[in-house]
Amino acid sequence: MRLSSFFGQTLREVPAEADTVSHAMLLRAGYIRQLAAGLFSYLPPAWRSMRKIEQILREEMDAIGGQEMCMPVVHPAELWQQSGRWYEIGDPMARLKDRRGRDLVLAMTHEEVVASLCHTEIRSYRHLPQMVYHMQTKFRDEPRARGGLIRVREFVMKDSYSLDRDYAGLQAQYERHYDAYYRIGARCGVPLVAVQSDPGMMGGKMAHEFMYVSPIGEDALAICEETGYASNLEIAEFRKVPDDNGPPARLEKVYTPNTHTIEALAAFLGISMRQTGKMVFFVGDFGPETGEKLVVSVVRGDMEVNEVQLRYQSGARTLRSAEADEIAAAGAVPGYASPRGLDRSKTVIVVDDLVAASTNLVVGANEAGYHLRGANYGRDYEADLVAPIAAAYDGAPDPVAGAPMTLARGVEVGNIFQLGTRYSGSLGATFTDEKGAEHPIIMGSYGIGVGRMLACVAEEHSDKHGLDLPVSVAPWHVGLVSLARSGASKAKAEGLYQALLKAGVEVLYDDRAVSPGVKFADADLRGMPWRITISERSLKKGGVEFGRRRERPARIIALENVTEVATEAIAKAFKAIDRSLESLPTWATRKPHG
RNA sequence: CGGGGCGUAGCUCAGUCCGGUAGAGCACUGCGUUUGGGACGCAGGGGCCGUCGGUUCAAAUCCGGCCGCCCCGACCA
Repeated sequence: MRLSSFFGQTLREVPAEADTVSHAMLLRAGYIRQLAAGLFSYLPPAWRSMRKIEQILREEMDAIGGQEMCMPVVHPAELWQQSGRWYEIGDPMARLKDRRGRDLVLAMTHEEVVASLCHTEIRSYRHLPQMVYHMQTKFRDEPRARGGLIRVREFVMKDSYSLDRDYAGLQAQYERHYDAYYRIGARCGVPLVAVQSDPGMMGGKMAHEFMYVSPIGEDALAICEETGYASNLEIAEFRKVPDDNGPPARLEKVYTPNTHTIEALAAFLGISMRQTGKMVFFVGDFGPETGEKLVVSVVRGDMEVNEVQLRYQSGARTLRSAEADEIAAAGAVPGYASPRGLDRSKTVIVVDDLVAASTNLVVGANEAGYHLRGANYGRDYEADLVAPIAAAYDGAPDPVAGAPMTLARGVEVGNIFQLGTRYSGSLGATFTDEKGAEHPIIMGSYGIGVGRMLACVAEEHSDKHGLDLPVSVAPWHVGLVSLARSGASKAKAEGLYQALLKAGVEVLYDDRAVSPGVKFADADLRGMPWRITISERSLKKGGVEFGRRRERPARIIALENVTEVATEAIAKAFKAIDRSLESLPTWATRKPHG
């Protein structure tokens, strides 16, 4: 491509809306432009990079037996009504009507369509196992798009779907995806970490998310380097050892004025926050029959509630923080609330297992200005449920060996779900076994966001001058900067460009009539891994300058050797990536709790 | 949906408090001089000041509604 006729500009200044590195750089380098919140145009460089990411995905999916196909973006509502998601998913699902008034949805994902295809294509166990995938635009009306390409509403996603007759087959396909996803991350230059995750809305049993660990990430992760335990904080477990607070003592009411918070209470009584029990109130929706109920959670005073666990354990469909009047309605005094003496008909009390196992905690007395000392679970208060509902914290002992875990943030680049029969069951996707009996197909689904991957590549590979992309993802391998002025030199530059093209080198040729500084700055910004500079000066020295993006001084290479040197450098870089794949984690070699 | 911030030229922003002829830098056009890290001079073009309404002799500026964008939270297949 020649820059003199190129579509798109670089930006000298950082647009006001960008506050992550990847967003700022992709904007400045002329990769993406925003149309509206969460809606982006991908300019030629970005689209070239995304096609390269797609090609990597394609190769890896094909390598584990995938077959690429294409499915519609607009679906009839009936499909989603059958799976139930038409009713379960609210605003994030974009709905529209066609000219006849028929309800349609914009696809958020394609489990339903795959399941419906199975109707006609999978009749027998002989047709299984299968794995199909596609790369397609999906739309999710997110409550809030953010971070440039990190979280958008319309995006291209690689989704694959495995179809098996049994869970052993599903497990095998799941494991193959696990390995493939590590390879995909490495080939794109983005280090990914698999963490256990909440199957959530997908409704399956096992799930992993592939995270790019970065402070810009939206998810919190708990990772133990020592044992390999890695989990989304939402479902992270940790080992709990109760403190020795002595044998159960007498329950006594103590005057504790102005101690609305655990900190104030502990300070007032001269005890540790660990010796207290903390009440956190939520309102849970328990479905049409039961309706809303106050969910009262009790965790140790130094810990926080894990809302995902609480929702799961309590059986609530959704949870939200309770308002003061809702708390009071159940007979609790905010600031001095007690698990004792609540209206049990209006509440669901969930006590963290650590609290239940701890003796002599200080809890509220349900009376302003008073707390109870020596509270013991079972003797002094009861619960509907004792369950692990405390959130893991930085340094918490991991559940495997008690080794300390670190909390980190991560961007979810991909995920793998064991769906089971969630969709095949409701949509009637069945097969017949050897004995003629009908069974629902066992499904798995596996996604990777292509644009989000690009954002992570940009986040990982840039400096203050711009993008510095890996050879596998860069839109062009080489930036050819021509500073030639004379007709003869210009002809040499032109000849070199043609020679590089002919040799299969992807080259962005800066043949514009602008000053050298502009050309260098643009080349740095656009992120090609190598730069070739041709000028009267370089020709006088015997050829052209060749080097890594900002390498100075660059090597002088004779004109006739340039294509060979460039081709070799590129091949070497690809080989280095291939070598790095050998030491990647796999399902087989991963530590047992990864 | 709750909290906060912001909408003025393609981009970054000043002007708004205190109402009175719409500005700068970059970008763009023309000419000339330059030419190895975002050159310089001269001359130009470009704005319904987000939008609707109100107050006023007069509104980018004051008041109200709405819309949009960004950040935090909620939510997140």
